[in-house]
Amino acid sequence: MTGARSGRRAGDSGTREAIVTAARRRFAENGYDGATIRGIAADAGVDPALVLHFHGTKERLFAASLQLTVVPGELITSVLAAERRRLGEEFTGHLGEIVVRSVLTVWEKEDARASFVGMLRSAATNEQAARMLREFVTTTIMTALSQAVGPDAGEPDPATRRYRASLVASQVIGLAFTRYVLQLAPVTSASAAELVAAIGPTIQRYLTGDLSSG
Amino acid sequence: MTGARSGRRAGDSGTREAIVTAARRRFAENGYDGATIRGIAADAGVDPALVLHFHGTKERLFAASLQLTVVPGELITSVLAAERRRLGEEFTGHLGEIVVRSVLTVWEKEDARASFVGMLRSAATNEQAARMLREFVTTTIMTALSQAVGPDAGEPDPATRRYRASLVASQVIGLAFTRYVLQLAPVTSASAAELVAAIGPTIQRYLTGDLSSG
DNA sequence: GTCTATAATCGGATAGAC
DNA sequence: GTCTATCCGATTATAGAC
Repeated sequence: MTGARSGRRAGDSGTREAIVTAARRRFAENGYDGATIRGIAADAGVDPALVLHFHGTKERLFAASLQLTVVPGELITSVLAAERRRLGEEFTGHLGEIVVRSVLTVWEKEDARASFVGMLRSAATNEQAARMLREFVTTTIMTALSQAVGPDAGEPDPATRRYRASLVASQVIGLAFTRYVLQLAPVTSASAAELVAAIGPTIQRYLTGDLSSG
Repeated sequence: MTGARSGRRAGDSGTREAIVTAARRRFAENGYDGATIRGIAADAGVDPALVLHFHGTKERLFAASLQLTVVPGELITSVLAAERRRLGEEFTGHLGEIVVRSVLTVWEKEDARASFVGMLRSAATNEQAARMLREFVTTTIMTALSQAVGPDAGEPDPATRRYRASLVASQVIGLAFTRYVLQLAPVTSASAAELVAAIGPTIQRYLTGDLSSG
């Protein structure tokens, strides 16, 4: 009879989060098409109908499981900003290594890696997921690139600028695919430091080097 | 009553080949899991049951559609041998560009590209396909690399040799993924010559350069 | 909030007629 | 060689009881 609310609180008790976590893992392991509501529900220990009760549709659940992916975008930019302050003049020269170290650091966080691997696997067979990954890659890399090289230094022409960014994407995506999806022996077992030393200069050249000759 | 064979000839009239071609295209577009017997049959203009009548199972059909992929392996090795004769002393120095030009040339052939893209898309979500791609990549790149750098010159240590090969794989696979699967704008529209100039030096460094620093 | 039941499809594979 | 008919399993999604 009082004005106080009765019944269950709106703030749920973990199952919603458990569902999203299970979804992220399943999408990462099997891609969008391969992951199933039933499997996600089983992982989360809930009824399959409950998953859709919360998120409405598989697509929206996928989007929800990737919300975390927005963070790495900002994370990379903030890491770059910090490195820029730290290195000052030398910053531009070590940009390639910084980029590689940044992505490898982000990918050591299981949630972030799962999100990205999920996008990779999904984009391979699902056009909508491919669109999402394209957008994510371009915005992330392009903004990072702008903040990194700066509007002043580096490449002024926006066309070659996009070209440089896409070359970076080809190597970064290739690294993620061989390391986490294909699991090709030496790349998978290599340490972050080794990969930074090996691939950093490649990124450096794509960002600031001469692309018309060896 | 003669000893002559009667009935239809064993050499079939094109439908078998049509099925394999349709299969290759479907696997390339949708990956192993996404491609369907029914869809392949529709593309080939035959009954779905006929597809399995010929090939028994979906797995074997996939393998059959990839049989062509063996050729590019040999093709690359022969291209490398030819270039080696042509360039002589300078060969080793231009190895990176030669590798990139080779794969891009192979991928211009629709069948070969479809086979590789099919393996890529399939490997993203199917462990068995991933195993196949791993094997294909290692044998192809490793043998090509051996014949290229030669048993004498280059890297003597087999461990770092495998490491170098896997780095090459990460960039080559990344190129294929961004150009044909993800279809990221500038990489997709770039000419072979541009990509050779941009990516060749990367491969060169992975093959023969110093990997422990910039 | 949670679950049962079920609708509506779509998948690979098989048996067997012609 | 070709096709019809069908089995059996799995999928997303919805309706509705509790």
